[in-house]
Amino acid sequence: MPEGRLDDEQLDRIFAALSDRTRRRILLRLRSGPATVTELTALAGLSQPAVSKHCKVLEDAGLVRAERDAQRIHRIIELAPLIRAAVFVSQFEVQVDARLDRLEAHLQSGTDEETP
Amino acid sequence: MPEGRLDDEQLDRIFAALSDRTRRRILLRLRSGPATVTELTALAGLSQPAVSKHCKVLEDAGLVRAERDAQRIHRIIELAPLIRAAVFVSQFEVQVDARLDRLEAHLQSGTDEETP
DNA sequence: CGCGTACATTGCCAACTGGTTATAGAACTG
DNA sequence: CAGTTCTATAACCAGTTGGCAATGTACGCG
Repeated sequence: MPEGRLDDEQLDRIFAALSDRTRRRILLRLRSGPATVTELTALAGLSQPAVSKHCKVLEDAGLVRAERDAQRIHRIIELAPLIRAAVFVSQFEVQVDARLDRLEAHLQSGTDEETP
Repeated sequence: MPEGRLDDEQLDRIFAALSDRTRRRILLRLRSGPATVTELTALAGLSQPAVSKHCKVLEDAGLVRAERDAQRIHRIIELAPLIRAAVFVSQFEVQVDARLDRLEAHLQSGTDEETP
């Protein structure tokens, strides 16, 4: 069993895909339903091949899938990788909670010492 | 006011920083407290300059800060960018919820039609 | 001061990215 | 079949990335 290597490769691609604003805009657009490359091209203000490339990156990360309808090819958002990303980030939530707890403790102790 | 451009640049750097497994490992290590580059080098199995570079990327993304203690420089995890990342991803939670709602509806309608 | 330790910086390299234009293919339309 | 539309692919280019070895710098200690 190849252990966590695949996990890492997936997260590599997911976060790399999310690290570009054009691709993030595409994903946000796809929240409200499927879209064609032509539509996304208008939205992105880039050349059509550039947008096709971005879609390929998103597909390779599993964030998007393609569905053919005659000449049109619709891109559809895929949520699983986003959940994987959220799960990774949530590994740090304990820290967030701890920080909030400490804040709360400060407030309840009456002393208003700010973290300098 | 430059609007959402800064937001985008920050998210660019945050997600780019998260897109490397070595940097993710470093962050996970830093959950349990500050660490020096020497410690992180042992953990990463890379050269010391490589780890220094990774730390710089993490710092530029705001995910880590440096605190000097004599010769040692401790890296400390910074949660704000992780929260920003989580906020971005959570923009898609509506979809997740909607999917769960649909699943629930399927289950309650008695018909066990799976999404084909 | 001189030495060792901890870390950053530099220079170099191959590989990858993000963009372009030009071209090719697939599917409807007349 | 010829033309149009939608999309993918190819070829190319500049800039970035991630790794290394070598060197430089800052600090503590004898």
